Amino acid sequence: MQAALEMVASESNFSALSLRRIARHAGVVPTAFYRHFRDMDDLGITLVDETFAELRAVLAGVDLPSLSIDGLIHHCIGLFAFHVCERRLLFQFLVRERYAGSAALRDAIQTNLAALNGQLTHDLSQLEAYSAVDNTDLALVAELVVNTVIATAERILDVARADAPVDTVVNDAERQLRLIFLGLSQWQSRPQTGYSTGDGAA
Amino acid sequence: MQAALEMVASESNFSALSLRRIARHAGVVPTAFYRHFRDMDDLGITLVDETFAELRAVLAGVDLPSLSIDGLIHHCIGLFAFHVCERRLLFQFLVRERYAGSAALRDAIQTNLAALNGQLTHDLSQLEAYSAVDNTDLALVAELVVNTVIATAERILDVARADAPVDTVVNDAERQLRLIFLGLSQWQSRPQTGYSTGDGAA
DNA sequence: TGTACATCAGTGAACGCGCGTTCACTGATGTAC
DNA sequence: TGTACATCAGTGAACGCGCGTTCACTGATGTAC
Repeated sequence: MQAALEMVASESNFSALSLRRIARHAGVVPTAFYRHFRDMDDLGITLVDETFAELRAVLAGVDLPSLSIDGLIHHCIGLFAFHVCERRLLFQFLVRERYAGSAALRDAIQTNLAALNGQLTHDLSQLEAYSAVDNTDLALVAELVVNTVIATAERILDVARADAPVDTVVNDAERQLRLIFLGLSQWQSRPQTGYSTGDGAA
Repeated sequence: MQAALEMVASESNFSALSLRRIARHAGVVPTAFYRHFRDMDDLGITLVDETFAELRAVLAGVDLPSLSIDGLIHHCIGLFAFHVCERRLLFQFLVRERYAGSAALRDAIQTNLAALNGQLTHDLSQLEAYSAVDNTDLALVAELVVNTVIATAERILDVARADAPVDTVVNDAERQLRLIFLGLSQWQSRPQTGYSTGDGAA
């Protein structure tokens, strides 16, 4: 597994790897591969599931009600960025295979992302600040947030590869998320014509 | 080129294709490939450049000042969705190769996306509604918008593959963009919550 | 108008290579009695 | 405590196959004079 991750990160893409090269990188003979995985797809899916299991564990540690929205954004994006840096290879793999992997791999990733999305939608619905927004709209916001976070992961990986500091990227992401939640706080009025700044929050 | 697009769309990924299979699909002998492209990278980059050239042409047709923001959102996302459906294979290729392609291919795509981002930032700065927002923040919003549009393209391709109607996806995207611009319209006040971060302040 | 030459897309044989997978095997470690 | 057997990760030879690339070629179309 480590060999596969290293090779995907330093080259282009899982399906461009060969079973033989992975085995060679891992220091074993090609046939030893079969002692651990049925085939390459099996290896890939194992990696995906491991990545999401870890990520869920990290995010589950956040105590939602204890902070303001801006505090939550700051805390979570920092936590996420730290985790991405720590498990760089796993996330690099995820980003690369999300759309380019085999059908089975893509499926595994999409399913995990949808679960994350559902969790976030649920969490948002528990915050009284947004009780006026219905669930389908909250789901759209959750999607927006997850997309932004994924894009942030991609940028973090880019700058980490260049050994540049991650702060700017995290900062930008925080501002983007704050803007989204600023929009959400106005959304309850469901403006039809525009975005007249209207009154404040509930 | 058509053969490569069809194969990427129906299978997984450009680097998993072989020169020989593309030639076979195109109905010529493998060596005929070299009459048109130096190698596979050359073919891939040609496809990327063509995709963005077309997209730019479509978006250049929009008359920015003639509509309200919501009108612009509605018009542009509709236009974009139509174009993605029309040139499905090209966009499928783009999405797949954005992170998984060879270094040269990824570079070509990122460069084109950055240009699109810059164009959008510039367009936003011309709108007097946002004259109070400085350019670095507008660039963040442009990034947010481009990310959302890319995610929308991905969803459109997903439903198009299942022969489902595209309306819901377009609608969702429109709502997400409206929410972003709603946030932007409030942003000029620069709420300083204590987590602000600015480049110098941190 | 006819001739001579250049350009161009495609041909088909051949090459050496790395691939996934099979097979029977080895030898270390764990376990039942 | 010793013996017999099961499990397990790894071995190495072998297979047939599709790969990218080379080469000298063909024959149609365009062009200069």
